[in-house]
Amino acid sequence: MASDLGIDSLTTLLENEAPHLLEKREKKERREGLPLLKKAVKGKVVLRFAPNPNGPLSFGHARGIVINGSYAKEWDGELILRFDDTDTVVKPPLPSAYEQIPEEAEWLLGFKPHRIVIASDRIPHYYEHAEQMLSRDFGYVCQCSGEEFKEFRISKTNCPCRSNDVDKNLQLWGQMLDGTFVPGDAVVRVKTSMDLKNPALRDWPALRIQNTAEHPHPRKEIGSLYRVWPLLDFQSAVEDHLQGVTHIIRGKDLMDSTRKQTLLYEHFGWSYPETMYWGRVKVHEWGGFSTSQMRRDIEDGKFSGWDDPRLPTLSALRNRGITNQALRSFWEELGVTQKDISVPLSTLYSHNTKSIDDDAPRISFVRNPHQMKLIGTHQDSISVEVHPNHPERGKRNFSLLTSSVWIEKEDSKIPELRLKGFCDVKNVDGSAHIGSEERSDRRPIVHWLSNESSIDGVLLVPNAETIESLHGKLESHQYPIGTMVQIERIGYARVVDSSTLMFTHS
RNA sequence: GCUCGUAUAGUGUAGUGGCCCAUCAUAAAGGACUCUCAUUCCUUUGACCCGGGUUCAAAUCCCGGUACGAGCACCA
Repeated sequence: MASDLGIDSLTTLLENEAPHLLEKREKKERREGLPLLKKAVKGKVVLRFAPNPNGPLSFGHARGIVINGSYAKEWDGELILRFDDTDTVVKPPLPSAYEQIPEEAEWLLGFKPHRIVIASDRIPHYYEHAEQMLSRDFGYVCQCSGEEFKEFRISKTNCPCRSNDVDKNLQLWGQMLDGTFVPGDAVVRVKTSMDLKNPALRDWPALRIQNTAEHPHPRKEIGSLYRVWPLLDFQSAVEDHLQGVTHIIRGKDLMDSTRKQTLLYEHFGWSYPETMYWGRVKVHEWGGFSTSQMRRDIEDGKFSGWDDPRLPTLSALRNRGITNQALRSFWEELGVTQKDISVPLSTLYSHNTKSIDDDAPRISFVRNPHQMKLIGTHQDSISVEVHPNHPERGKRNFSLLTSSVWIEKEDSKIPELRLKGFCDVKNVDGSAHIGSEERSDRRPIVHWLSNESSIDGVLLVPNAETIESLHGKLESHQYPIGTMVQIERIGYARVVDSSTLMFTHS
């Protein structure tokens, strides 16, 4: 048609017949930041981050905090920090985590979580819903063993307990509560259907009995108070509803959990929150660290504590000098895709460099120090800038009264070099013959320290297995503990004390 | 085995039928600036898992394959 009529007449035709077709489509905006939260209403969004307090937070937990926290902030909503501490036997909670986790979450977020919920404080609510479930006949007390039920699940057959009537179930429930039953004797199941396609969903267990006499809950106020405890899927489902959670964003390992919980919500007549999932993240340089494994290794003395700089815990990263800003932008950049990914640490480091470089005062540290006598005339002291991009921050002064300097052994092999900010020197038989004060050629520039302005110092470098202590000459300074500094020509570090630095990254 | 999910440069990520010979970041290489191997800036390198189908048009939709991951705990 176009070739017959020509493009102009075709355009005219369209203008008359269907002008909307000629409208230039808006150039699509490239999305920035996190994906749009579906069905979100400003001011009405409620999200939660629900760790098991069986240890302090790890690098991976940071994702849950950052992503949920960012959405809460974006939508003027609320972030709930919930302790899912309903297991006293397999992964028992760590008492100190109840204090540490909120503190770390606040550090990471820059604000306090709006609500803190502790599952072990909420057992009566879960009991109430369990009773409702039994009374309304969409749950039952099952006395089969785990093995027996596994057979039923595989063969898609109802277990005999499924046909208990309501009275029988309530009676058995009473026996679970009063101690007639011991762990393994009975469990409360949700009636879904035994021929559901996905075997994971078939009459899933909601509450079980724990031996809290032998394994009391670590929180003193709870201790051995309860014998019957909800499992994650039940506890989490009920609590999300009670708290009015609107959006759940979590790992895709919990996808089947969503499906289980949706079936429960249908029974109760509730509607399930919107959900999003992220995939597994591995950091190239770290293997698999599990909280329980780290806990054992710390107890065995393999690591000095949860903040041992070799560990991927939040406190360790913080201790090493990774900023909350770096962690936030790192996780926000990864977003919420369901892909399983492996990320190199350099990505995190690059975010960290961005967040600290502009603030970090420059400092010198001479590894393998090699002393050189200065030959020739020179000033009594030299001053160099604290930060080259910020002259207003002042100068660092190096006294030269004893005419001797420290440079790195490696650098001492170079015949002609320039002492940074000072002068050109020629290395003759281990002495530094002073040449031009102005930079006269392209000879290598090295950092140095004078005898009077340096002290014996240590640079701690965490490796996978060990923490290496590099001894050397450290520029005398008065920066408070925790200050992030840039060691000239080496990298970034955190001030541990006046003579010790913790290497962060290069 | 059953079930669910995901596949875009080295690594991450954007992209929901025409704006895409594909975005941004990071990495690597080169360069500018700089009295740090820093910061900042510039340039270059480099990708739609495979095979079919639907369509005028497919990274995008459908089917099949392959790979990887997860769940099927009286753990969270």
